[in-house]
Amino acid sequence: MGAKPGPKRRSGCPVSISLDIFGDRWSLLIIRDLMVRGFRTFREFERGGEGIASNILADRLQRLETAGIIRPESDKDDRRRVNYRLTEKGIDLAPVLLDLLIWGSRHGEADAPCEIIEEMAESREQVLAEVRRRWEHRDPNPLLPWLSGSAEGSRSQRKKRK
Amino acid sequence: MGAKPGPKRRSGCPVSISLDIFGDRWSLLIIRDLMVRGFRTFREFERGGEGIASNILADRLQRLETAGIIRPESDKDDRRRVNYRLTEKGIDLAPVLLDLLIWGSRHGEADAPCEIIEEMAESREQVLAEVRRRWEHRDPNPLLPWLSGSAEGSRSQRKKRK
DNA sequence: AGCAATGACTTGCGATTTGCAAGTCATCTT
DNA sequence: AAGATGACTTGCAAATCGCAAGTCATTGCT
Repeated sequence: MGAKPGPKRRSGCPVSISLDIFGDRWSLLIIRDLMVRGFRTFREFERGGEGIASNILADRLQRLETAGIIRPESDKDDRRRVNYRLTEKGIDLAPVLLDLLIWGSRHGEADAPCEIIEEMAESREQVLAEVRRRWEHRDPNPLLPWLSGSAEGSRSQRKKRK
Repeated sequence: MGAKPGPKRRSGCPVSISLDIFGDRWSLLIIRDLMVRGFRTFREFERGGEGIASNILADRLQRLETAGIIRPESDKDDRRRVNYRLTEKGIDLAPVLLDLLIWGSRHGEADAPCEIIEEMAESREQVLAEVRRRWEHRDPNPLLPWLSGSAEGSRSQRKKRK
């Protein structure tokens, strides 16, 4: 019943604590998918992602849940399905994800449209507010449609308010 | 002799690319130490950190160098010594580090003074500007003295300009 | 000059963690 | 009733990690 010790804390530094929780190659991708791609289920993470193995996925979901970053809720309409959702602690990672996105876009050869991301960088606060708003309203629409595998589905959510 | 392939890229998503480079439990701590603790040498990372093994440290330094995030320069006064420095690509990770710091401070039970970090969160742009300024001027003074093992050494760098 | 110290890494190696592939087991669907 | 689905386990082989110890050029000390 007690929370598992998890990765042992190395120091009291907040950065170190953060990394003890999601300092690996998968956790933040899962959080990204929850935050901006509208993913909810095990299956979606397994397929839509970049090829995470199911055992690793299960492990990461468990860790993130233990850390209080996500919470599973069983679907009422289909009881096989488990819908994962970010907690407030989880949605608070939005700034980190946004900065990773910006950095990766500027410095890695990403095949994502850099201009759009630069726009997001300029209107940082608005983007973050929008992410949070969607989370509060349980809006399942992906914020970054071009990040989703299928580019179709929703358009016209550019928000330029310089 | 050739650069190692490194972790193979999983997708074109900028976030994924970022995590392929420093998505582990140590890389960002090294970058943090370079950025705000004024660390420069292998020895400092090895000791001042939270107990990274020397082989892992060597590996991470190599990876970060290959990724163009840090650059080693041999010390002119002591030729045994190698001084590592962040590249521009590396200093651009400051926003990520700052957000990790803020998140960890708010949500993990860090033993760092939260008020100070909240102040930093409020004056985000100034803090980032200061970090960059110090980097440009090669100012070796730690930005976050309370993060360093010994609390002494430099004071009076609170910058409140609301 | 001679010799111990220092700094930056390697090497060995057992303990974990990853990454497949396959299997389990409750729900749905038809 | 029989076959999908969804969410996970299990079993390993392979890659990493972490710890202790060892290299090997400088440097410092006497």
